Amino acid sequence: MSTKSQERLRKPRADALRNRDRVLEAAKTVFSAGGAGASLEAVARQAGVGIGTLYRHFPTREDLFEAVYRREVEQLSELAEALKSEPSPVEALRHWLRSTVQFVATKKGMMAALAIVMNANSELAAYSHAHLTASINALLARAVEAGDVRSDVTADDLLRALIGMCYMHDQTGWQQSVLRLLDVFVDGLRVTN
Amino acid sequence: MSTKSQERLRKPRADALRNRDRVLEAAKTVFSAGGAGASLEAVARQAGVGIGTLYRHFPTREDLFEAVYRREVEQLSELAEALKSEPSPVEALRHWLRSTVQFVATKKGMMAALAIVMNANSELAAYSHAHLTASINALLARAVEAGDVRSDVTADDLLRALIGMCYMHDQTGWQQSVLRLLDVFVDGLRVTN
DNA sequence: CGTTTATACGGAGGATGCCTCCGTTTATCA
DNA sequence: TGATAAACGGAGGCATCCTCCGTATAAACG
Repeated sequence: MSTKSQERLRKPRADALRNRDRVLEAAKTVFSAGGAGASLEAVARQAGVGIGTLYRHFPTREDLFEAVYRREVEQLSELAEALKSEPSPVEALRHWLRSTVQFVATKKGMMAALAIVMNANSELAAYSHAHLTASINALLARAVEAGDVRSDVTADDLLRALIGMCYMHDQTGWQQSVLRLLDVFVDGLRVTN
Repeated sequence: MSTKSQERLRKPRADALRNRDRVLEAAKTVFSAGGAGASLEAVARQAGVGIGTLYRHFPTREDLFEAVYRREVEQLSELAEALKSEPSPVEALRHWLRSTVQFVATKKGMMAALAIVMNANSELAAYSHAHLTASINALLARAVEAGDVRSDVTADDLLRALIGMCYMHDQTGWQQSVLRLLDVFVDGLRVTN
């Protein structure tokens, strides 16, 4: 019981937080470059920590994938928040959508692994869906209130469209194509009177 | 030059063909059960061949994935061909679509790996797209000619719809859902006058 | 047929990666 | 500042990867 009371009080060690973040950053780099099967020891090396540290924070490869993914989803949320200060609501939306495409593009080799994790952990799917929908909603609502875009398109619609577009992942030059389609799409969202 | 002239003439050894097929069959089984990361030596064991034989036929894990996938696409083509003798064109189409869903369902763990291979090898994407489109087209054309289904839906549309449906791979019970949607879809294809 | 020869086979073994375990180090708290 | 819980690094045991080569055998040829 003495241990129990301390569990709550003691704050996590600073080096633990720092190392956790270093590993996540390294994982993003290494997996993006070498694909989902890249060596975890390479990740530890890149992060400048021991292999034991990596495994303590992320017991399985999937745990690491998941954490990297969550981190990026949160970064997209933060970007949406930051874009509230962008003068033009429409450009803010466009900017965010483009960033999302880049986000997908970076993870060439990771998408596959993420699909596995998503399958195994539907809570993660719900989590990311909620975050992304909320981000889009904030951006969309502002644009609608400003009278810049039509009001009959929901955040869910937009997310679905985005995912669908990014799914044509095979053709070469897909990224350019999606960016073009996004531009057309955003233009189409505008009220034209 | 003597070797060069023989390269063309000599036919492949029978045991080589047999073993290649055994490995593919084993790979299908093992990967379906154990996911894309399953041990290649387990595949060799299951196939009843040496590990060296496996590697000679398929130098990389991706080569093996690709070959398994190609084989299954071809089997879907053959199924489409066989279904030409099914009395009702609409039921033939429905049957084929349902088989495709099952095909996807079997490969839970493989889809991820396939996504990687598809990315790396766009020829494979073109190959499978062509085969699948052709299969659908044959089935669809027969149904249209029989006057059973509307004529303003292309094979490409149908394939896209199919892929999109199967992409909701996360929710539990997706398979039942897709099968239900397919039924609705096929019913919708019927001419109603 | 029997011989020759290209081709395929199996599996040993070195290299690499996975993951656990534990002695050492360090941040927190009294 | 000392005690101690928490985190660290990396050695080492085990599994898998993949290459290499001696052996076996199917096809070709006389």
